[in-house]
Amino acid sequence: MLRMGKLTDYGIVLMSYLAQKTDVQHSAHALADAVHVPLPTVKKVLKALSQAGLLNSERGAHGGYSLNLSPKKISVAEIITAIEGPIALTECVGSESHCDQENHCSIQTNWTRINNAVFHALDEVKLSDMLVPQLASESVNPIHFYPSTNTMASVITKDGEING
Amino acid sequence: MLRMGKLTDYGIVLMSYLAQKTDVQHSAHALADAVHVPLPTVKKVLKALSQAGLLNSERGAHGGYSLNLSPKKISVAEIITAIEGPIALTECVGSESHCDQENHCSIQTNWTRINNAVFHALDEVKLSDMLVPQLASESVNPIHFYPSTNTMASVITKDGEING
DNA sequence: TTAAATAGGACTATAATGGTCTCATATCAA
DNA sequence: TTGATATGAGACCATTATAGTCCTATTTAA
Repeated sequence: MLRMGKLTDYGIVLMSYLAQKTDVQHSAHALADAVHVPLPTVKKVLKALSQAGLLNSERGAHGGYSLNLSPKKISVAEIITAIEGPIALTECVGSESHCDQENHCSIQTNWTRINNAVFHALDEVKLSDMLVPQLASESVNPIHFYPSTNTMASVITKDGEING
Repeated sequence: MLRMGKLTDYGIVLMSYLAQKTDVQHSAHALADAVHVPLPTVKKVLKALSQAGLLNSERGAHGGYSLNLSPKKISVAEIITAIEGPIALTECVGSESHCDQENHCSIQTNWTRINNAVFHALDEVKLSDMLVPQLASESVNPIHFYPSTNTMASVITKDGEING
């Protein structure tokens, strides 16, 4: 669980690709070819990324997309937010009238804690970190890669259990 | 994005409720009443939680559910994993044959980093933390509560933007 | 034996997501 | 000016995942 959409996956791949050649302008077509994702889908992702201000877009012939900031200043949290909207783990009532469980609403406040933890974790991972090869010592938790799917998945289970 | 299912929301509410009275056995029916969630749905959640070993279940008359461990030893990550399966942000190919983008597969490795960060963040928040009222100073990020929905939601945006 | 409880699984309707398509707009070059 | 190339915006559909319900078997205490 805690699933992230495929589009976000594409988004991070695209951003990582763009981070390798920051000076050139890349067309959506070229990017779709490079990443092997259908053009319309790539367009959708690029639109979201540029609307969020992460990409610089130029129209017309010889137009295209390029990174707007240094890869060190772009966090994974920003990319996720750009494509999927604000990071929200759960839904909640704002008005008390809709919430019958006043007893448990003390918990409500503590969701903040969880969201903060997750947000900070994602905000500390920068786009530049995604380009650096990972040290073997860094992979603390067991990782499993699913076969026969299209995109990337790393699955973490508690205390070593691996589901595939 | 980074959405968590409603069932997981229920799960944490239920666990929090059970953490308040650890010595008694609670029937699914009583819990459904207490939490104001339909009985069949509660049953589903309780089953997942007990299958994961987080709850102790007793059949027959006067049976029911109770916490299996101390609230201090149960992390939010465990509850999420119990209900939604292993924490996986993306999907990935295991065999290279399915992945045409060898250029970008360096990124693949770095997904570990993100998953680790999120997992550790969720693993550090214990069930016991959910019972303690949160200090105002702890809420660093802006929080917004959605109206007119059934359950709890705290939404975090980057640098202060609030969407509702 | 009966009532109360969990265990397990099948099933359906709704919602979210991914993906496609079409048209409008902007820019450059011939 | 015209055509080619590019993004911008939004409607649209199909597939999937989720939430929620229902039914039956099994266990236990009175």
